[in-house]
Amino acid sequence: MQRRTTITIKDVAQAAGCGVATASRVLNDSGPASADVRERVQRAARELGFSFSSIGRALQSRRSMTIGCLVPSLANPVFAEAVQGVQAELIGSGYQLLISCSNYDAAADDAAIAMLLSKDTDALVATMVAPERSAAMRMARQRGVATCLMFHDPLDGFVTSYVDNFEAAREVARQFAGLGHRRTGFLALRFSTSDRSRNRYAGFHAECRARGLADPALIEIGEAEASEPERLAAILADHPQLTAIFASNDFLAIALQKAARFLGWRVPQDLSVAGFDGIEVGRLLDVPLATVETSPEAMGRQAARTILQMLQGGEPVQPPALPFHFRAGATLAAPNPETGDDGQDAPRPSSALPARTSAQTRMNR
Amino acid sequence: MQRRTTITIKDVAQAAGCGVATASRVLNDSGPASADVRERVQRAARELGFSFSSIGRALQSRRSMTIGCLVPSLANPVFAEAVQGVQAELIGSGYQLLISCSNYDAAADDAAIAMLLSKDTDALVATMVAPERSAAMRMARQRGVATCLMFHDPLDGFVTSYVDNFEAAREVARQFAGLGHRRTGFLALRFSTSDRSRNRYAGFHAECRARGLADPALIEIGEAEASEPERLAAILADHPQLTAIFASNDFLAIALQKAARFLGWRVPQDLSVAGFDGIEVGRLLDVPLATVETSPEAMGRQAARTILQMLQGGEPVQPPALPFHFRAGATLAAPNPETGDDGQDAPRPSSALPARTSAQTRMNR
DNA sequence: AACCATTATGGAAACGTTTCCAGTTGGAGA
DNA sequence: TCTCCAACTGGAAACGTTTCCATAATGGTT
Repeated sequence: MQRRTTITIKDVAQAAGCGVATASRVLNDSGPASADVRERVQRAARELGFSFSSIGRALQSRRSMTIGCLVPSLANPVFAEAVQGVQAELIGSGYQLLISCSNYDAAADDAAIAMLLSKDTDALVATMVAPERSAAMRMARQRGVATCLMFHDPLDGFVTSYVDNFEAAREVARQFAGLGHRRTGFLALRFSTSDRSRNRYAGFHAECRARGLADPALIEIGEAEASEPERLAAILADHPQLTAIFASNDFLAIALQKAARFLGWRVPQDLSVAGFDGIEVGRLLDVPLATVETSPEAMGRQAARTILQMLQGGEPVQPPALPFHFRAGATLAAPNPETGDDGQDAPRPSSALPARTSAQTRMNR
Repeated sequence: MQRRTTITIKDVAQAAGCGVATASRVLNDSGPASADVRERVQRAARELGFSFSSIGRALQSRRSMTIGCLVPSLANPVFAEAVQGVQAELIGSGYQLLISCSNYDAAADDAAIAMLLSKDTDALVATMVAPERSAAMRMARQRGVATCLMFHDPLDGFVTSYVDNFEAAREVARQFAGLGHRRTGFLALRFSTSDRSRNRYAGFHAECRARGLADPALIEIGEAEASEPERLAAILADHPQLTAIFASNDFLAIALQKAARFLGWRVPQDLSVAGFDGIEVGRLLDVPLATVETSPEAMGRQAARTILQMLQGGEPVQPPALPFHFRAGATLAAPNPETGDDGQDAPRPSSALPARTSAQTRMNR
């Protein structure tokens, strides 16, 4: 906390006995200079411990060499990895990442983008609740700030780094169908009107229909149910006919597994479960989760590359959808003949306590 | 990607028919101005869509309103949550977070700090491999950049936001001892000479000794063993006498659980396991992990508050250690009388295949 | 020997702010 | 009516760069 004396290029020039213009040229190797003065400037800079002020530079070049990054939350490994990917790809480019989190709140979203813009970021990488409705985002575009979304499916006028949620969801339906499931469900967070979730449902629905399965039951739950297995179990108990459920993301899928176990339903014998994202945790479970594996890191990297291209003067170009991969896990099996399709409302086997009752009990407490 | 015309305060002043000094005073409400001109300036700013250039401001005020943040990796939820905490606490302060990851590499560490410093960050929040050996960190201190570490135990001359690793580890030893364990182990990553891990071992060791237990076996493994349960199993098989193992972090503890299962050892009947950190995942396991629960988010918040205080001119003050909490989970039990202490090298029960052999097989393939 | 083309060099402007300071008002008190 | 003070006002400097431009020196041609 001592002396706050900053060494500027002026000091260096003075010490080297030359003008600042010359010092600048030497230090940036951006113009002619005699070997003699070159040497003197280098030495002066070294001895004084000079380093450029990126603020001075930014002011003069009108580039902050800074990229704004907005994600809903870093506590979600999917987004954390994506940011890590962006960050990794930026190394060596001279650009730094300014990050912000919105906590899944559309208003905070917009405010965060505005904040990042006010920091003179040269570009923006963002995952938002509704980018197309963000005033700040419009402002960004108008100002000519390079922008690339992450996770969002292509959206009018925005370049995005993404996986094809619709297609990926179709693959899940195909897997379910292949095992002989007829009555399926789609589990999603209520209010999570994210385009991702919507498109997953759409793809799942479309493929179920194409294969002659019943239209999937849409099960929407709140945060509360998602975090408390017993409460989710109560809801699950209302859908005894389903033999396979596709959860909109892995966390929901894991909660679903717990809920099923709570009801005494075995996964996968009594209920098949699939998730989305392919987070590492799913693998660690005793019954590893079947899921659509994606690479958030790759998504971040692709977004960063796209941005970098724009920053180098390239036109914004929408990169192709990133690949996904269905990971089988162990939560998938053929439907239990005693359940579901056959129309009987027979209790699932091997339940210690009667499922319905247990759920009811919890609900009424 | 169109017009890149920036509206400056000069434009506003001109539109309002006043000098820039006056415009600045009005817009910042930092000095006298007649109601008349005040009105004109406000309107001009609004109509022109003016917003301050934080670069211009930074140059003049010599404050970038930016805080550098370095963590080993965002893919580790512990650090991701900490960053999220820092970020959350910074909201409304006007400071923004510039982040960087080192991937646990000391050289990258140092380079990252240097990079952040070169970006004129007003402060630094960091978790490094070896802060005390970083030249860039010395430079930061010399330059008077406010600095606060995270996760590190107090270190000569650095302020840090942390939990008392030594004390927390003692608690684990106490728990083990309380259940009757005599022969314990400490599992850590080789080369992870982090002060955290070292202090955990020290605390664990000290308390084991204080309680008359055998000195804990130090089991060091490489990245490879940590990520492949079979390979960890091979190592584990060399320690048949241990009845309880304390892993230096939750990921290792989870790997350990898998390895034990691989050997046919039941957790907790045949082996008690405890981890450190209290990551959410541990809860989701079928046998929920016993662990020392900490709050990385709180750590981040505390670091941010500490930094903010310094930034407001306060002297750096070391905050107290953050609380931790031993979460029992289900991976703890009294030692199995058939194993360990009794000196017999009896095979653990209920192993489908002979443990030794199975491990050997894998190792030799 | 006069000239030209390089190559070096440094002063000054510009980037967008804030702040110091000096100057201009207008009104109140003597 | 004169003086004085407070409230306003705007020019200019400063923050640290880069770059434009004009000038100076060097060396090689005619």
